[in-house]
Amino acid sequence: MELTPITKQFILHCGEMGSRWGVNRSVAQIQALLYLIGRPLPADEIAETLSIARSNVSTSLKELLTWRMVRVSHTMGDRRDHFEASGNVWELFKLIVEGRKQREVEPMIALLNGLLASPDISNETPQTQQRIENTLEFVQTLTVWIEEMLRQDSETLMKLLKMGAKVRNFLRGNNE
Amino acid sequence: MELTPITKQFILHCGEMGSRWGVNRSVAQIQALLYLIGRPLPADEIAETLSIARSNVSTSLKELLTWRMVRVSHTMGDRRDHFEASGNVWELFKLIVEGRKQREVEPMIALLNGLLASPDISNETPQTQQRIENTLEFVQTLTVWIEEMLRQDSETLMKLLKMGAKVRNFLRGNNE
DNA sequence: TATAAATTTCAGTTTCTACTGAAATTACAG
DNA sequence: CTGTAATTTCAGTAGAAACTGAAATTTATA
Repeated sequence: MELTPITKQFILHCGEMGSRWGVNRSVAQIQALLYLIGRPLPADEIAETLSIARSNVSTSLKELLTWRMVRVSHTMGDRRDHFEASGNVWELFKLIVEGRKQREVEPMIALLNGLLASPDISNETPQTQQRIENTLEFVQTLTVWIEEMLRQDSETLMKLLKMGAKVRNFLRGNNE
Repeated sequence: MELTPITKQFILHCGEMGSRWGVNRSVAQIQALLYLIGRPLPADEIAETLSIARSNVSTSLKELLTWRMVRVSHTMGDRRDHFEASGNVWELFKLIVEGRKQREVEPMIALLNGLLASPDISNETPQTQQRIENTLEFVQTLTVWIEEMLRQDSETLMKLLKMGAKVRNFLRGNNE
């Protein structure tokens, strides 16, 4: 499949964006391609379209599958696996956030709890102790917020974000 | 300065975390060190403490300075620059978000606007056009939300996040 | 069960970014 | 102004991650 200049730009930019956020370029490009195209593609075709090795596509798809960003589908008369992505940006965003929470935020909480539970913690200056505690509180607060966000469906989420200002006024009225 | 096991773990983990999010390891480690230690340090001492080259510290500090994550200070009788970080996690978080918004989210908006303004856009399938539009709407909504968040002071922000559930109930009562 | 298609694994290679150390520059005290 | 301390620049190097292609494995059809 030949990409148009527009789809090419979109996909390349997503790949670039991916690397800046610690996501493999190929992985990001494949995700962008499947999102834009909006129909299931076999791995061969992905490799050819993006000019990357078939094996690279295989590895990248595996990663996207574990993050549930992509799912497998089949068509009659074709033995090959086909892959498709959700067309809902909010859903995709939620999946990304969910994944990073699990892989990065939770280990951070575990570490900080470990540090604070260690007998050595009393040898640290009160300030250092305080800062580790503050960090933990921060990360935990963030986690709770993320978990709540993830529980919302896409429409509610969008509405929530769009209504930020109203929310803040409400809170002010009730807390200060 | 010799680091304790606890501070060492904290700093190494932050460095690791940094790389996973596309932030240079040294940069993240320096930031973590200055945050934990809570007092201004000269570049020499940072280099020695973290066992990295003095020149690397110079480059990394410059980056942290442009992101306003670190500031310079001086002491009497010492010609060297000293560097310190805010001890407020929320403030630091806001600075990080602000920086990434500028360097990554805004260029994304520019790109998507460009694609949609291009004459070639009409050659794309309606579905592809729709998805690019949806992506733009998503990124813009997110930006507005981020901007509002950044406007809050740390206490308000913390309160807001902690009150997520209440907020959602309020919104439901007013919109559905 | 044989064979052909599809997929995955993995050792070797390439590419990219981070890092170092020496040299150049800048800032400052006497 | 001169010499020294502090900092920055930058070319070269090292290290890490991504990617390839061939071989191995798995899967499915006849």
